[in-house]
Amino acid sequence: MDTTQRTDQQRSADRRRRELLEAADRVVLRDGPGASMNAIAAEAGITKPILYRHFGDKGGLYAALAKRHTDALLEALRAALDAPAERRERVEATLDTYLAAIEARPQVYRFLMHPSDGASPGDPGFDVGKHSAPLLRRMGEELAEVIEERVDLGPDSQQLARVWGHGIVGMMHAAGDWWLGERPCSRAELVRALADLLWGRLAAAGDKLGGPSF
Amino acid sequence: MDTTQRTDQQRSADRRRRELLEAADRVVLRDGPGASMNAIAAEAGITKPILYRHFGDKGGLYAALAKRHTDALLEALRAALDAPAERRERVEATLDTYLAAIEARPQVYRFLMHPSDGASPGDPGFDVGKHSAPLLRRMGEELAEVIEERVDLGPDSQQLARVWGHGIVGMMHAAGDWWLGERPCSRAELVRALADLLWGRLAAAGDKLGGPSF
DNA sequence: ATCAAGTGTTACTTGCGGTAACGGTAGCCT
DNA sequence: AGGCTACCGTTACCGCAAGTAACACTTGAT
Repeated sequence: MDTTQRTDQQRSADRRRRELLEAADRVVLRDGPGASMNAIAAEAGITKPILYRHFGDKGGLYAALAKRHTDALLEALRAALDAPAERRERVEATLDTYLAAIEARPQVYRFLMHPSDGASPGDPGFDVGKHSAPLLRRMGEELAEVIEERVDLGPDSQQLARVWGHGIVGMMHAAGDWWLGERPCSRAELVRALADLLWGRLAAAGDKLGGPSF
Repeated sequence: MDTTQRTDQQRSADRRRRELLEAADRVVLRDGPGASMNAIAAEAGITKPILYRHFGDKGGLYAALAKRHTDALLEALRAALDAPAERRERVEATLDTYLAAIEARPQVYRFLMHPSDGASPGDPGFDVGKHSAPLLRRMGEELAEVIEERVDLGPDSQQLARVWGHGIVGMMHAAGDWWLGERPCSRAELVRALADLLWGRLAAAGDKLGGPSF
């Protein structure tokens, strides 16, 4: 029959696709995101045009590759987030799940988040994109300094200030990025929402220089 | 004399460098980060090798370009952060400064933060790097949903939840990225620090499903 | 005049993404 | 059988961009 035949072929194609993705995974995790289509094809034991027949272009392949990993990560996060427990516990579990994931497979993480960092520095590969991280890092460090010198955080203040510096900068960055794309509200509203989010322990801590507010 | 001569030439070289950077700026802001060295050279009225003599390679040029903008932005942020005012005011001013900057010059922002987004979609340009944004966005949206359905935020809850969702995800992302690179503390410590940072308004707000708090 | 050094050029190499055109091989039809 | 279709796979190529080598022109010091 037509349908069974088609199904057979589709199945075979899907299996092939999965094999190719696994090969691509190996190469990308070994050579970094700068891996060439030729290398991936070689790892899979075939040649380039087949990759293109399956995935259209490099973006398609990488998107398929990314989807596998992001889906897995998102599922784990959802589980942690939906667990029946106190809110703070859930939040900590979710944070820990995410951090454990990036800790366990840093290569995957780098592929998903920093696609421009090549692996072999000898290669004349791309290095476009080495700019965002420096900016975020610098902002985080500067903010950490300001926090540490102007806010009384008790013991471990330095560690805490650095974590918060980078965390707050990341919050600002991600929220700003999303806001810039969707423009869901005015700038003032966004600022207020973010400041409100921030106004917890940070607001309760007293100033180091000024009078204690508690 | 040797020194004056050198100084003269160095000055001239520096002026040239600045001119080239301005030309590169124009091109990159017009054509996106996928701009070719040829295009930049053409805009500057010269040819490729000169660019390479001045900046070494494309990464060098882009780094110099990025430095200009990041320095300017960081200075503005420092000013807002060091202003003599209440802490919350300073925080809001800093957030607003950052957001105003990315709002005023989104092209610069996109160059600094999303170097892989090409400008002309007709070009067979790079699209590697379209993966990080989707993951962050998806995480932000999912978290927003969870927040909105499980936390009582009063009016404007939807807007607030989305801002917080993306903000918190960004915080987690940036802190995790920094932590993964420097390993300044254990995972548990990081989780606790971030949860502490978060525990402000979020902790004070009552559950939607549970009993209303005050 | 000559030498040195910086500015600029053309013309090339290398490597990658992407494609066209061709060669096998399996199953189905009459 | 023989032929049709459809898929898997190949080699060989195009276009384009990064980066470089080698050569030419001004300019000022000696």
